[in-house]
Amino acid sequence: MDTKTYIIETATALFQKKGYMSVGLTELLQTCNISKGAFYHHFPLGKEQLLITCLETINQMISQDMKIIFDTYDTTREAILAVLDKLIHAYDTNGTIVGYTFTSIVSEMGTLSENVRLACEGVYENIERIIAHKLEKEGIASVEAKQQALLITVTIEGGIMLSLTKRTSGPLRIISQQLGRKMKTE
Amino acid sequence: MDTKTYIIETATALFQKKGYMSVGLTELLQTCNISKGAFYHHFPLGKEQLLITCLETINQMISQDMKIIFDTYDTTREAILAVLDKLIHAYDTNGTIVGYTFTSIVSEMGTLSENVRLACEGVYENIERIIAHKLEKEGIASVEAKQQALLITVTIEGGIMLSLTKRTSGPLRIISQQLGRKMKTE
DNA sequence: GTCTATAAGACGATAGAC
DNA sequence: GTCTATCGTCTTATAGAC
Repeated sequence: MDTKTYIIETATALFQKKGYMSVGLTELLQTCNISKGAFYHHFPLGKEQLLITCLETINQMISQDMKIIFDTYDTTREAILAVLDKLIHAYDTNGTIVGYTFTSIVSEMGTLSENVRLACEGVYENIERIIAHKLEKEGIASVEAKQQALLITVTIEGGIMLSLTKRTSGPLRIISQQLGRKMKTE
Repeated sequence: MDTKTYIIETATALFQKKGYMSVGLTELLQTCNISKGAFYHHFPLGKEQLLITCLETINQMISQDMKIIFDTYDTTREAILAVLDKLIHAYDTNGTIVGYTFTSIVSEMGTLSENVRLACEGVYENIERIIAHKLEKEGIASVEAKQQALLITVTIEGGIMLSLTKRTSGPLRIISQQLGRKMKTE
């Protein structure tokens, strides 16, 4: 595999696990087994350029994954429950959630640059768009679909956060149960 | 005001604004206008001890504030909407939300100690408890009340996160609207 | 394209004077 | 209880050889 891609993949995993600030450049490069010279050749603007690249990678991964799930299931309700099941399974097998959460990477957004914030915003908006699109197909008006999609997005993201804090998939399971019921009665 | 209290209050504000990792000890002490010697006299275990103390302070502040709101309004629905209104107003006037969010402080929980994680867990559980208690008073069964309280908690916390990321109170407003409607029809 | 060596500074924490 | 001075360590980033 080409070095740059390898750096991105390793960094994405490390950032998701420990957070951006907690991953030192030296630590990352030791994990990759490459030198600083090699790193700065590929990322002349340094660590923050790498972070933005990683966020774009995460965005693509989540979008692709969700699109497949949302194409597989007929209703938005089933698709959302499938996403939650995937998150629960991921937590129960790995003890953490990698691939769907990026919030933990960039918490200190007040400190980080505008470009990083925009990259984060992009991830959220892609998720909202996929959900809203599916809701519209079910006949919900555009504006209402967007609002419901936002509500579902924050619920899932908040659920991930709570599960990570409590170190149990319990919160995500409860959300799945509650959301499944609420979306049924509509 | 006594020095220790002053340090805690200054640090709580700084941590909420920039995140734990992003606030250097030197920066904090310059803001307080005190020396390292004075700091380590009050917090011999260092920065992490200060963080845990701050989280306990936040916990008390949120609990007290929510209790007052939940005592003022008759229904859980009204109380939740009042909390959201407060958050929206806080964002629109200050450009940030201080006092109700601590997630942004401790995102890199994989790295931080178990004691910090427990302090965070405590904040969440207090919030959930206050909401669940009110729901039970309205006649909802205990288990169901706890689950609904968790759902509301993650929705609010996720909403704060999304509003901070998008730099607009829009997401919180939409959540208020959606949640207000959903809680009405039940 | 990758390496080593090093810069320049921030970090948390400590020692000892007052 | 507060101060100053300092210790190691870690950080991102750079320079120049190969």
